[in-house]
Amino acid sequence: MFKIATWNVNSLKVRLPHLIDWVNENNPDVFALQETKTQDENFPLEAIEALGYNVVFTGQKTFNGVAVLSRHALKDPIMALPDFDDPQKRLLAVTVGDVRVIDVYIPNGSEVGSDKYEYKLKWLASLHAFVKQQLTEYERVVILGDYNIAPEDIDVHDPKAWEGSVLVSAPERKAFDDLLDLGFHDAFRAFTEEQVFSWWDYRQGGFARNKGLRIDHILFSKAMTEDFQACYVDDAPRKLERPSDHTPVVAEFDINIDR
DNA sequence: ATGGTAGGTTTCCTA
Repeated sequence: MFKIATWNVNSLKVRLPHLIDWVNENNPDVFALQETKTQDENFPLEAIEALGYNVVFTGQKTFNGVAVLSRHALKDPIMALPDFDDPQKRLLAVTVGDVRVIDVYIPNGSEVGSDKYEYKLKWLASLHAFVKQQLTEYERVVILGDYNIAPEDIDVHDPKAWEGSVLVSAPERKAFDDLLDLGFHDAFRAFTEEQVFSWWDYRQGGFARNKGLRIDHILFSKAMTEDFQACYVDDAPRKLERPSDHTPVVAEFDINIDR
């Protein structure tokens, strides 16, 4: 079994105790993190290695930052989109066994029509080109992380209130669909038609009222279709004291990684 | 109804 998970931790420093507990309980083969908000020199390398994981990371001060933990060897890391000059640390691609893992922290976009929204759409276009290129080198590809896109209305607690706004707007959803059209499945939707969220606003009791969105996703390439077993959201970490606003999403595959 | 909460190192910015 090959278990791969993603979690926007919203500060690795603050969430490290939750992360350690979750890893010990769930034992993922690969764990992709976003919003580490940690400069590389401050990365808690010893704590992660003590859990029995290899890790690659690319971070910056205050914002963004991604990391991939793996029980297996990590090969051929790429720390940024190759054709997009971006000071923001939002992408990490690495190979585990014969699976190419692409950890993404897709820009939030702030507000439809804003500069940040334009940046988000350009970033997504660059991601599309990168993934297309990676598919020429790797058959098994997983793209996982915080997409900041709710793909369909079922992924939104109140679609009418959210209609047209950032995270659900048509251009963002088209960019998501364009990724699928390269030959990917949305693991959660391949597994269930349930309405389940992966993020709840800290404000106004978003989690308690289940006013959330499904914006954290695991996409797998068609070459992995026969291997796919399950996908689920684990909301247990969202119930803890001082939680991240996101909670882990997990996918399981019938794949053996040699080392 | 443009609020609210959280994290960073800030006196606001981002989400």
